[in-house]
Formats: sequence, structure tokens, C-alpha cells
Amino acid sequence: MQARLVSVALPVPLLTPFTYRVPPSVPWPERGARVLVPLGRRRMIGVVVGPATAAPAELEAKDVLDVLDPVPLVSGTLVDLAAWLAAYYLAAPGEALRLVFPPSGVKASRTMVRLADVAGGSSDEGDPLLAALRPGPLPLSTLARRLGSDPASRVLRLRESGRVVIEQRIEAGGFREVRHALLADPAAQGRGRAQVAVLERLREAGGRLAVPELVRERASWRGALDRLVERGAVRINRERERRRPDVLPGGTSEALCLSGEQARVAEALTTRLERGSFEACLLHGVTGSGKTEIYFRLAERALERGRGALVLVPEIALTPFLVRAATARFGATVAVLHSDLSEGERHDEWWRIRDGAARVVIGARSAVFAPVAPLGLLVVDEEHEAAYKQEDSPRYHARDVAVMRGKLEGALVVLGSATPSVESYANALAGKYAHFELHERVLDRALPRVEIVDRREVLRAGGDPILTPPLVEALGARLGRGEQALLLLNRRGYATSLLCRECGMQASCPNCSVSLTVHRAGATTECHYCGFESRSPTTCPSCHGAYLKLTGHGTEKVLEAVHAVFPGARVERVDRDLARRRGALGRTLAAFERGDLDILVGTQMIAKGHDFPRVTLVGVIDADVGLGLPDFRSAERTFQLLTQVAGRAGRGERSGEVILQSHRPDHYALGFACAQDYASFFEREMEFRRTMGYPPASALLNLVLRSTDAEAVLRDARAIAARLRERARGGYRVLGPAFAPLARLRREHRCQVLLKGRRKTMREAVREVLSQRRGGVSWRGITVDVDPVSLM
DNA sequence: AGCACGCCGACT
DNA sequence: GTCGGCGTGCTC
Repeated sequence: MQARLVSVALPVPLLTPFTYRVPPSVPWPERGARVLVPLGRRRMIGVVVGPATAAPAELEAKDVLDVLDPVPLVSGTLVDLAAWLAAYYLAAPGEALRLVFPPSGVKASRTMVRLADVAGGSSDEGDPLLAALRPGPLPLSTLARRLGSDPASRVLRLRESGRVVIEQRIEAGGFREVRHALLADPAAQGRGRAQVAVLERLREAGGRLAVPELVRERASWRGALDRLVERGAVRINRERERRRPDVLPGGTSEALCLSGEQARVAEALTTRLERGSFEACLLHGVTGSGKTEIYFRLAERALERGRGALVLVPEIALTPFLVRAATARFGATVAVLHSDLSEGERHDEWWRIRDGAARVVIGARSAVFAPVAPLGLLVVDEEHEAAYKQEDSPRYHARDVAVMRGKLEGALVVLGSATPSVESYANALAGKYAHFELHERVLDRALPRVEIVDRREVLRAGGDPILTPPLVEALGARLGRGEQALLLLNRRGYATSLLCRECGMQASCPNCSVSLTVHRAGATTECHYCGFESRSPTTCPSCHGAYLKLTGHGTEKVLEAVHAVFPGARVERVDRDLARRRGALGRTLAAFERGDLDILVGTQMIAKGHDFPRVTLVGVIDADVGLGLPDFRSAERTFQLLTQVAGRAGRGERSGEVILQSHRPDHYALGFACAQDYASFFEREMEFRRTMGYPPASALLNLVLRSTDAEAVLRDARAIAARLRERARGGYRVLGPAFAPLARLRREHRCQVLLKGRRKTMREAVREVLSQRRGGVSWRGITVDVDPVSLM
């Protein structure tokens, strides 16, 4: 009889799936079914990727312990999508598959250590390890953290002497069940004060109440409830409780009217949706041109046709408007998925989608894998946003995954943006994507007037480069008229660096090769990459000089400058520092929206998603932030940010004004952003990408090697680069190795090898070279980034 | 990734 | 001599 073998992808960073034998005691698992298998000492929930023809030579396949899904949890399409992702991005198949399963659906067992039940053996003998285990079993990893060292060998010895027991445990991680009290006998009488009160409370609540709620009201009611249950007056039911993410109230359920142009585009897209086959479309429409309404109409049409819809947004926190509007429009059939949800909330939303209770999904990046079936529409709003790129393994780009999913599902994919990525626009021009443009703004609002202020001239004339005279004048005018202003500076903190005037030392991060940013008016210094934080020194740490100087400015400093010039103005700051405090971001934005604030100072967060009708002035403090970064996308990012923020001015009836302060007023990113001329920007940027061989003119694959040993990492990178060069044969070029722009991050030195050329050839070469390295089965210490977005 | 194994210097 | 710190290789 033919051996029953299956190939199983496991949640470990290994290049290939493993082969297991299916014993007669378990049913044959289909592709996509989850199975419990042993791996080394551990157990894992993995995913069957297909039958295997033979076990790898000399290896006896182990037995599948259990088949968890008689029928796969997710569609074959999603399993195919994960397989494609693993191959395209050179990711571990198990880690790619994990994305399409519910949270904790695919995972490894945890090694738990507990004290052995030894009669009378309750003494710790002064061993801190035994003492730590006294209160209860602990995972081995927690034990290591608590004891500050690797306890493995000690634990092993304690096991041999019979003091502790090691177990492999896989926690369920599932639904939350809440006990509910049900009035079983409507005529029941209480036999005491508490019982009477409980019954009364239950009747008040319509005969059904969650037990925790009841007990919270009065702790003593717990006993009374028990007695009522014993007498059969009340029944206890375990009910699944949905952990529902918070959705802000508001938003309108009514469809908006579309202008002629919008209606034509909506009509054309609807026709394509109704074909029920794959097509990708770029919806290029200026801010405020009504893209959201078009998305919603398409989603409604998809629902009518019995299919679901997926709407991706770059960051949920910055688009509360869209979530609110979708909730109002689609009601209970909306699910919201994003990283701020608790694991429980995510789990429940996942199952609501999987069970078909939710058919319209609004979510960030990872929502592209939501188990909507069948799927008719995928929308990627603000498709140019870098937030769609996952920056750790598997390093996928949600926009590109969405296009592939659309292809596999036979769904319509709509990529929306006011400033499309250079890649998507090129695809549209090449005919790969259908191209739709929306030129008119809703209510026929005029585009704002844009003025560029040369900061160099202001400095030469002895003026303040943060708030230049034209900006001060414009701000003063708004304050006088009761209008609002936004001030953008894409750099948080107070000062960009702390310098010693005597020896020139610059305060830098102990873990990363970057200078520390000064926060809280000079009181603290912080690393924006690893989070290192400390009190600012008062004397120079290297020469003990007493004269320290702050240079460069961030949003905190701008706030201070505004306070100094306009003491009476109501000003607040919005940036990542504020967003860290729960709810603070929403409160500040809401206050600004209500008109309780005059000026909002912030990073790019203020440029996105919101509609502030009273804003008539946008000031960009330093339009060149970002242009200096060693990144081939810096011009594109600057153009997008400036265009976006300029669009915030004059969204009400009054026309708007934009002031861009810059040291490089002649840079094309600024010029074309001012003119709101996307097409010309694209032409100019494409020229640069073509000459330099950057995307979309050529594909990129970046390898980053990491190690605490700087020399070793360079040596290793050299060897890899050499082997890649041998194999290139004109299919790609190899740049480097070189230390990455962020040469050291979190105590690790980083060395990169950048490949430019044909994606497929590069991928194959990298796979081959990496699998031939010593211990070439795992990705340890190396990051493979296919289609990198950032080269930092 | 986790875990085992094996090599090494340091302490009773 | 054992302990425990770290580097390397393996897991179907």
C-alpha cells in the first residue's frame, strides 16, 4: 500500500515544509487543513500544503498526531494566496499560511515547567528557579526572563532529579464564554432578601442577564444565585460573547449624490464589477473628489450580487471617518480589523467574517487576508501609502497582495489615491490597470493658492526660520477671522540633536547609529528607532563641558514658537507621541473639528484622512524633511505629503492658502506639488528611476544581514554578494555589500546587498545561495526584502 | 523560532 | 570536578 504522506508548513522560519505520515487512526487531511504534528521536542499546529510523494531520504517521517480540521477553515483560494506570497516574497511557507488563519490558529506549543508532586517536597532549597515555580507552572521563556539567564540546562537537571516536570502545551485561544442567568420559572419566588432582589433584577432585564454583571452590582448576590439555580428557578447558560471593537458613533447612512463625473466613473466601475472577473483599476482622484462614496456603491453592488467586499486603509486610527461611515452605511455586516484590536477581538471579528455574518471588511494591511468568501471587491484606499508594506517577515505589500487575491478570486480590485504610487501609475499607463480619473472636487471647491517661502532668504535677513514673516502674517489673519490653520512639520520632538559646544560631541543612541532627539523642552533625549530614552545630560558626557546646545527643531518647538508669537491662540500638537496616549489623538482631532482649537501643529498624521472645513491655511514649516534621506523614494514621498496636506486647505466654502517653507524651493517635488501637477511629477520621477534602475524601471531585492559583530556581518555579506554575482548572468546587478544607512539598530550591525534586475531571476538566485549557506534551512540573521519600500 | 549539544572559562 | 554562558546545527 502506498505510504500516506503529507507536506506540512509549520510556523517556524524554515524554507521548506516538512513531510509527515498520516496514520490510519486519523482521517486524510485535505490541503489547507490544520494538523497537530511533533517537531523535535515540541508540538505544532501546521497546515497541510498537499500530499507528499516520498519522505526525504534517510528520514523516517513522523506521524500526524491529529487532524484539526476535517474540512479546511479557509478557502482554497486563500491557501493558494499564502503559497504565492511565500514564493514571491521568499518567506517561510508556514509563516505565510499563518496570515490567512485566525489569530493563534497556527502555532507552536509552549514548553511549560511545573513543580513535580513530590510528597513532602515543598522546600525550595534556596533555589530561585524552584521558588519562581512555587505559585504555578510557567513557560520556559518566562522563566528565562525572570531569572535573567538561560535556565535550560538547570531545568533539565531538575527534571532528571524529579523535581520539575516539563510539558508541551498548546493553549486554545478562542471564544470568550460568559455565563448568563436565565429565569427558568417565571413564577419563582425568592426565599430571602437577596433571592428576591436577584429575581427582580432578572425580570427587569427581561429574564436574561450576564452573571458577571449581576455579581458586579452586589457581590452577595452570587450565593443567592447559586441557591436559585439549585432550586431550578434560574438556569445558567454559557454563551459566546463577541468582543467587539469600539466604533465611534456618528456618520451618515445615506448615500451621497454623485456629480456627473463621479457618476460616470462609478458606473464604469460597476460594469466591471458585474462582469464577476478579475480586473485591477486605478482610481486617481484628488482629495475630496468623492472616492469613498464610489467604494461604498461598489460594495453595495457586490453585496447585491452575493459577494463580499474588502476595503483596506493605511491606518485605521487616522481614518475614523471611513470606519464610521461604513458602519452607518452597512450596519452589522461590517467587520473592522486592525492591529489595535486585542487578540480576542480579532479572533471574534475573524470568525464573524468566516461565518458570513460580516461581509464588508474595513481594515488595515493584514485585513487583505480576511476570510470573506466569495469575494467580489477589493479596495485599497490611499494605495501609495508605505504603511501597506509589512516591515517584518513575511514582508509583503498589501496592495500587491490585494491585486493577486483579486486575480485568484475573480474580483474587482480598485486602487484609490490622489497621488498614486509611481508603480501603480506606471501600471495604469502600461494598460495593466484600467485608469479612472476624478478631476473635480466635491461642491466644486477651488484648489488652494500655494506660496513658497525660501527659508535661506529669511535666515539671511535675520528672520525666524520656523515661523517666517509671511507665515506669521497669514496665521494672524486667520486668528483675526476665526478661521483655522494646520502647521505641518514631519519631525516630532523638540530639537533634532544635542551638541557640545566645546568638543563637538553629539548625543547619540547607545544601541543605534543615530543621534538622539530631544523631547520635552530639552528635558529628555530619545531614540526614534529603538525607543531608548534618558534624561538629557547637563554637562557633556565626553569632555564634561558645561555648554550644550540644541539644534534643529521638531513639532514641540513649533508649538512653543506659536505660543510665543500668538499667546492667545488655542494650539495643540498631534504626533506619534500624542497617539501613544489612549484616546488622546481622537480627542484632540475632535476638538479641532469642533472649532475649540485655532491651530493644529503636527506631523504627517494631520495630513491624512480628516476633513476640517474651517481650515483655510496650511503652513509647511520645513518642506524638505525627508528629501535628505538616502532613499530613492524621498522625492515621491515628499510630493505625496505636500500634495496631501495642501488639499487640507479650503475644504469649506472659503478658499484656502498654503505656505511652503523650504531650503530647496527649486526641487521638482515641491514645484509640482505646488502646481498640483501629478502627471509632470510622474514624468520627471520616472526619468530618475529609469537612469538609476529603480522601480518600476527595474525590480529590487534587498538583503540585510544582521549581527552584533560588525566584521563578521561584513564578511558574510561579502561572501553572499560574491556568490550572487557569479550567478547573475545579466539577469540582475549586485550592489554592495555596504553598511545600511541605519548601520546599527538595536545593538545589531546591519549590512546590505541590493539587487536590481529581473525579480524572478533575483529570487531564484537568492533562494539558491541562501540554501547553500552553512545551516541553510533557516533565515536566521538575514532579512530578504522583495520589492523593498524603504532601504534604511 | 526553539531547543539540544558541546565547548569553554570560572568557581566550590 | 561541576556550573552556566555562548556559538552552532537541526527539526519531517
